Amino acid sequence: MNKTTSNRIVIVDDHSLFASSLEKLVNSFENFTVLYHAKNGRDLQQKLVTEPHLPEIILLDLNMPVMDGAETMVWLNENHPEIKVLVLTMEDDESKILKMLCNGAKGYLLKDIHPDKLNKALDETLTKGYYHSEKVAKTLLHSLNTEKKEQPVFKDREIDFMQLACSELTYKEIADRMNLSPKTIDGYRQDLFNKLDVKNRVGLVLYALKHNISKI
Amino acid sequence: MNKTTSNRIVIVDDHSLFASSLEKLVNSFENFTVLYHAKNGRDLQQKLVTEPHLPEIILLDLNMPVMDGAETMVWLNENHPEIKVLVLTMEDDESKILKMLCNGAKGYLLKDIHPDKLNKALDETLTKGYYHSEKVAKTLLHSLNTEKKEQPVFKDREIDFMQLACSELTYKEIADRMNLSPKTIDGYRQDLFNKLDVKNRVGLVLYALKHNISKI
DNA sequence: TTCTGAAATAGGTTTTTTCCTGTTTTTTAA
DNA sequence: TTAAAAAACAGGAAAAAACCTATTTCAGAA
Repeated sequence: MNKTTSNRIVIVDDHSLFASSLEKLVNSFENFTVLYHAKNGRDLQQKLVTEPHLPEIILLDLNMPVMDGAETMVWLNENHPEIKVLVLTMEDDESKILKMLCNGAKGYLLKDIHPDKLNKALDETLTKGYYHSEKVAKTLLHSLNTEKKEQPVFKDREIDFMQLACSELTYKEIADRMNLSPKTIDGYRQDLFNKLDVKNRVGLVLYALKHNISKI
Repeated sequence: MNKTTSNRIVIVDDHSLFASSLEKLVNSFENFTVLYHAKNGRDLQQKLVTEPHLPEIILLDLNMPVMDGAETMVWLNENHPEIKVLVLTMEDDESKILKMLCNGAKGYLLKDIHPDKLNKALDETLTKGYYHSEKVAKTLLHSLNTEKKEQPVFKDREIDFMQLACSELTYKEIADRMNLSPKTIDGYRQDLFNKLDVKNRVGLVLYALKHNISKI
């Protein structure tokens, strides 16, 4: 097996055990060699400069500290559009898939795929320029059908308020924290209830947690 | 490298990409060979019967469909106590770590460890019979220090109530659903507020979600 | 049977939330 | 500079949540 003509892969994932393991797997494929792996987007930025070769394909995880997959994707799309990026993650969240593909990702793989599929994905990405698994394709179709109503956009203060609402503070206390009148807070509350179609504060809390506006 | 005298490893993980990758990594270690991997506990039970060799060590994931890590651990402890089990998972939840170790796990590794640590863990498990990373050891010490107050035990009706409280239903509506008087519900509420040391319904909801009593 | 403790229920009160419908202040854009 | 839009703020009131202190009901133990 002549690895000198291999296509170069870079892995970006903060789980070093997974990254190292995946490296072994990818190296076992014909035509592919892992150049190195990066712990996060920032690390990748540096390595792209210091390392002598650029990769043909980057395997990118989403959940990372410091600079996550979404940010990294945006940066790559602006600075290295020639590098093909395959997103490789646990999450099959529709909106995240959509966002990554909009930002120029060539494919979206779930971490529970079979190793052969990964090989196939790498091959097709080189030849066709993209790869989409059936599962993700299905998710996307579903997304296009149901998500006519795209999710609302929040102002900064609304996000602050929602995060504080996900606590045991009363609205009066939240008003103090935000240096606003309780009546203003009541306005935020009412607007959000209408916008998100929730009936009470518990509904708001559940929404915020579900959409990662606040974390437990 | 003489693999015939290698120690046998089995991987139990539903993410086949990770399992396959990890297999390559483990096979690259001296003294260790992966026999096979199983998708979940049930799959493992079958393979332990049908496959000709038993492993020395099992690398066990926690989150799996069908039969998860905890169940599998209990079963292994009863049926194959001679097989050493290392838990290998993302989660560093104190109570889960504790539970697995109580059920006979020889070590608890987080998936973000460095590959060398895995090798070390496998070695030490064979020689010393156990392995504990600094991080997990620290978590356990913390657990012993802080968890004097072990978490309260809930009655079935209390759990029902908490789950319904994690919704937009009013207490009156919850009372209807549970076929109880609103006043009874008020009693449950008050008892739980005291027991869990929360000030209002949002606090209760956050508690229930944090402790997996209710899921979003 | 009677006692006992847990579960269910009640009454009454205060606080907070929720829901109206406005006005004032500040920002933005023409 | 001025008009329009957005953000902040208010009064008032009904509903729900939260708090406290009893009483009733009922199943199981003595």
